[in-house]
Amino acid sequence: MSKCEQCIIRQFNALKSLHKEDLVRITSCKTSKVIKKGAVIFEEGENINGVFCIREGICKLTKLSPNGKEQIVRLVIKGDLLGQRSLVSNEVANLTAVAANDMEVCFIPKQEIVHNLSRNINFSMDMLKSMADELKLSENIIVDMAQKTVKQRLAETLLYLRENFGEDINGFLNIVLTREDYANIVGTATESAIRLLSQFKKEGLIATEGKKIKIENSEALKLVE
Amino acid sequence: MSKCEQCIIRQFNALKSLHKEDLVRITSCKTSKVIKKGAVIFEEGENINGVFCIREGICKLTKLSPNGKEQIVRLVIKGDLLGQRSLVSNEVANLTAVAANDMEVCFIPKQEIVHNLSRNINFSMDMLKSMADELKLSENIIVDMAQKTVKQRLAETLLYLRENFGEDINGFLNIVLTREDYANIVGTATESAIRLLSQFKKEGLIATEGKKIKIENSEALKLVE
DNA sequence: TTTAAATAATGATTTTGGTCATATTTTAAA
DNA sequence: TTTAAAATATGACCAAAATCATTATTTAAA
Repeated sequence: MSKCEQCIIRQFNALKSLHKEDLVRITSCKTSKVIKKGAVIFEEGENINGVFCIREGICKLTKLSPNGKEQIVRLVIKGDLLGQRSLVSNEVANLTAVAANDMEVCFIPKQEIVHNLSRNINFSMDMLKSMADELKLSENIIVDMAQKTVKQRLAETLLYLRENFGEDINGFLNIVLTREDYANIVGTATESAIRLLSQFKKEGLIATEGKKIKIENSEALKLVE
Repeated sequence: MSKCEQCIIRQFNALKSLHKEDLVRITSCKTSKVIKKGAVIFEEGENINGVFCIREGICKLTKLSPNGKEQIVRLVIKGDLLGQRSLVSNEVANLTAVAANDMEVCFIPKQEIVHNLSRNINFSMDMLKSMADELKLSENIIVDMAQKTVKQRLAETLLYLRENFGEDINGFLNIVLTREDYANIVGTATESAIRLLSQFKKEGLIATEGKKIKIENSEALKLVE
């Protein structure tokens, strides 16, 4: 079992502000988990009772609508804390967390986080800041959803993914999603996402190889109308 | 000039956790403002340098999209703090705040809030909680935007407004918005909002009198498809 | 009180995107 | 390897909502 005091991942989230002794205590009560692609980490309505620190992999935060369609609200990535909001509000999960690829996470029980929130100002300020960032992101997504076309949102999603996950040696996006995932991020039908990706390909904006996607002309993607 | 120590509005937001001496200090440096309906409190990109405590009235938080359409992201009401997110992130405003009706607000300079955030755990926890609530609300709006029809969103907006602002003696919503405002909340064209409200009226779901709207059949509104 | 401007209402038309159907390809399991 | 299932692709059609146009009504300003 790895030690939090020595874990570099905490540099990327609020845990960086914890003191040595707190980290030692967390090490002794945390649990590490390996999660397979597609596995559910927690579901909407579930009591989480802690937060997950993402050591490796990507997780989709989704919500199922009454009509059976799934919306991907946000992607949580390596270094992020998962479940902060529910913990702070002391509520059950509002979203479902599903592994987008194989993941490695540590689960830190609620009382440890609460303990530090109530004693360590730097820690709670960090938490506050990351929540503020998420809020800004969400507000901007609302505006995009309301005012941009599906095509524009898909183009922006591709650019966002490259920005946040980078590309491999051949220029393909490091993150590999199904067409259905793209549709669920953009908020459209799977067929529409497929059709638009085909169109982007035909127009030379992207190249594809199976599920892998490469951005060929980011300037044109930015200008999509 | 009213005194924060004696102001009951602070019970509705994080300021309730401040100590007497902090409130006294805020009283001496805050400024009170009366804001006319339609006036801009701050604009996207502006440095706010503090938070506004809403003593009276309602404020629209909007964002202008490149195509010139305005989206109302959230309504901020009596008792709320306005500008928290920008202050915490130490960023310029991400949204524009416009008075939806005549307002009375107090402006509290940034350094006062920061001072308390860094010393008063209860205050920062309250701030954290309200930010978490806003985040949850925003996430749910994203899902609604992606998966519900304009008609459903409009119906939900009407129910939400009654829930949050109540109705007058005759059953009309206490909050009075233009059809354009409705469109900008729902994320649709003004004509579409007008058309759907007319339809709701024809079907007996609502009654209208000028801009005022009365919900006649909330069960049917909940079931709109 | 008159006039201008803003807001609301409604029709006609077009566009976007959803749905349904079917075929092909890819992936994973037996 | 064979086979079944999942994912991708594309066509045809339909519905929701946007746009454009015009008129009526309300509100605010001169």
